[in-house]
Amino acid sequence: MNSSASTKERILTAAELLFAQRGFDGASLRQLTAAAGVNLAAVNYHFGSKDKLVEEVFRRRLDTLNTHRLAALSKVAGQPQTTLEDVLDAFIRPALALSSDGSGSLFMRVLARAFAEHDDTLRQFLSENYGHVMRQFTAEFARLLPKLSREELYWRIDLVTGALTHAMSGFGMIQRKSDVSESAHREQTIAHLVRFAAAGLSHP
Amino acid sequence: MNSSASTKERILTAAELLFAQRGFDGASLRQLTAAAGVNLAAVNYHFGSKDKLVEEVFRRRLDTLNTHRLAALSKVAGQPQTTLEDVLDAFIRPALALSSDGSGSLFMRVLARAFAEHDDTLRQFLSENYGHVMRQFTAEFARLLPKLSREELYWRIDLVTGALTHAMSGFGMIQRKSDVSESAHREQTIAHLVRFAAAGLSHP
DNA sequence: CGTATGCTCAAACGATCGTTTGATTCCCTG
DNA sequence: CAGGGAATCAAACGATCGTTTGAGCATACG
Repeated sequence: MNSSASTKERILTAAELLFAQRGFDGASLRQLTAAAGVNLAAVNYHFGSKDKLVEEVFRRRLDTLNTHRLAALSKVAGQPQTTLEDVLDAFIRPALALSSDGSGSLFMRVLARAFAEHDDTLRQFLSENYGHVMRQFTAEFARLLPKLSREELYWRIDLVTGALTHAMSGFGMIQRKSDVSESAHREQTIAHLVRFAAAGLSHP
Repeated sequence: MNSSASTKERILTAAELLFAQRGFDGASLRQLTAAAGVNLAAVNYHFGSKDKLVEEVFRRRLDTLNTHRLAALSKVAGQPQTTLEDVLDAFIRPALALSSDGSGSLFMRVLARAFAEHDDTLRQFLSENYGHVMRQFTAEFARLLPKLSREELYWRIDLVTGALTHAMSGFGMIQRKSDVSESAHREQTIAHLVRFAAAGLSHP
């Protein structure tokens, strides 16, 4: 059972699932605490409020996602032989690894929901915890695509972001066939996304 | 004032705005009817329920959007000199025209929200009213991209859909500069999206 | 004129929401 | 073993939700 995990972590795990399924408003604390097997008051006791819980759900996943993305980027950034595909791989692979992780597989969908909702508080929180990562990647894209104007580059990055968010949240993700291993399927998916994004970013 | 319009239309217009701003659950009937300047009970009287109102908001815009898209597609579909860009233009231009329309400018954002929410009822409704349009466009893409496998084509169309939904819902839409007319700006935007989508669809 | 019909209105309904409370249980420490 | 802070619990709080009700109003028709 989950009863071995701490109350806080049981709440976070159940929250991630329910937020992905029903949205932040749609998932009530009563459904959530029932699914986690904890008392209703436990959320306010451990997190203070429902909004703080939402932030914690994001923080737990974004911290590791950002760390892995920046680590991968640092290996290729600024180097003369680095290609556009290398940078895109550094951006996409950690997200897909998270998506394939059993307990974190729903987080990308939560993230897609957060993008669709224009809640200012949440957007500011995401900007604070996410902004510097996007800025570093943007700087590297700018280095590799020197012919693009600043405006053109922003346009294309925005479109690529939309495509990747959409895909990684699992809307139309092509189902893995039974004769393909999961790691092979992931490599295929990464290759798909990287090539698509590279084409969209670098077309003449 | 809006008082000249009928109660039903005032409700639909106010609903479109509030659904775009706060989501379907987030916008209450009390906020909605107050913004429309009608009585609270008017929604249930004219539409039956809040869910039926949501469907009507979609139906009103999707009917014209689908009509325009199919009309534009029929002018180029199957013809030997048709290019990928022509088909993409037929898909994108009507949506952007809707986006630029004063009263319909928020609908694409409502649509993006609907995509992010995995509500089965709403998805079934969208599939029934939207499915045949996507099928016709997919068939034309398949004709113009004969080298792509079925799976590969679905992958790329899904990614393009994500990018366009993201862009047309106005997340990162580059703001029009004051020295550019709105129609010129729209043409620029269409050109951007068409070229990006064409690159993503047809890359080797 | 009387009345039927379509619409609007204020008010209330039961349900559910996030949050708070105060008592109770648990567990560690002195 | 006794004491005390942390954690959990059932219960209730006020607020807000979608929906329903029944009276009141308007306009059109005989």
